[in-house]
Amino acid sequence: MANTKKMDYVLLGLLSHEPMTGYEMKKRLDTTLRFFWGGSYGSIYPTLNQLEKEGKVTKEDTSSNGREKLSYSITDCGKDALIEWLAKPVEKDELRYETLLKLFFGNETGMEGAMEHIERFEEKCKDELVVLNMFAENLGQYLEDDTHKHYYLTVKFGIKTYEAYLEWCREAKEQIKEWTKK
Amino acid sequence: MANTKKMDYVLLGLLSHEPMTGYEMKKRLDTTLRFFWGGSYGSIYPTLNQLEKEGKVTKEDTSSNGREKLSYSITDCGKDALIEWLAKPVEKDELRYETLLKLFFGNETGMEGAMEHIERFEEKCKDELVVLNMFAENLGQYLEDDTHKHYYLTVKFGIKTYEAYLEWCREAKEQIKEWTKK
DNA sequence: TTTATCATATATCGGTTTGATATATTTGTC
DNA sequence: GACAAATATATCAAACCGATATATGATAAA
Repeated sequence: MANTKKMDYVLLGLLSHEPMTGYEMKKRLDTTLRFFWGGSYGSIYPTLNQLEKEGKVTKEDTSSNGREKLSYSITDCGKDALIEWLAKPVEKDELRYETLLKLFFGNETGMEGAMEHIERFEEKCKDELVVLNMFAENLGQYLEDDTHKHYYLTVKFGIKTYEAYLEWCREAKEQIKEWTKK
Repeated sequence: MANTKKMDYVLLGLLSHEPMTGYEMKKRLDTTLRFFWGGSYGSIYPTLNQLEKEGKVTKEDTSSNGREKLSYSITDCGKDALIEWLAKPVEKDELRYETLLKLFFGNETGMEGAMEHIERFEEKCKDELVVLNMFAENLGQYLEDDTHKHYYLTVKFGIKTYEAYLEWCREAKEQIKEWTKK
């Protein structure tokens, strides 16, 4: 079967925006993409080497003053592979929410435990919403650019979902209070 | 550091409800838990063997008519480990949405590509919502039971989020139409 | 001025998990 | 009776994460 490795396309996608280093890619994954995708050094650097061997990216040594720095760029071949992947239907959208796992098995620790997890989750959601709203505001100025349009849509997705999470938190807390007072 | 392997606690959690086989656990992961957690045979069976060696579960051969069948039960030691984990704060809640990834890098394929992915996503969300609403309706009858209360809260979470996804789909499609007609 | 800390930058390793596959029996259907 | 589907256990390569090692440059505090 064809290449199904996701990290390949994540890195090609980032390089389709602009050339950058592995370190910068990690930063993007930890900031811009963090709401819907992750990635570790342990998969970034080996993948970069593999993509170079396949001719999908080129490596350029842009070190200065002894500070090692390898800048990667996407090739035509790499762009073709990216476009081919983008056109294919999505294989899997996946949630891995430990909070829900602990809530689901929470009958072992009682409703107080559930309540605590919900409250911690609520706080985290509020923080994320602040960040996402800032992103949306900043992006509003650059919406003539196509890349930013796509970015904007994903940020909007994040805002919608975190708002829904907060709504659920309020309702779940209310529900638990009702259950426990009886 | 202590054990951070998630599958241990997923299986212990399932066994805290009732004894079952590895095959049944996989089915639970594919139905009840599928909205917030996954799991494959490749991690279920080895983990089960490891948990038995650690004394956290016991294995009983309940084969009949030559059909192999190994039923697992949780021990007191296993229950302690589960309760300890449940009390700890959540380490990570994670989304891995390929749809958003393809949307984010979609400037390579234009807005038509984005539109297609959103529409496919929308259909999938509608289907999931039907299933979740059925779950919620069925669960309504058993809400005296604590295990079902916790289950109910996670289903409600799913419903809230999928409704938010659908709302986002409508708005994103509207937004794209506005952008492209200009 | 020296020292500590943080940011930049590449790279690897062990352990966890996925996805696919192999094997074998029973049950249900045409 | 033949065939497909469900039940059931198990393994393997490949993918991926989290932590760590290493080293330099910049910045701030002492």
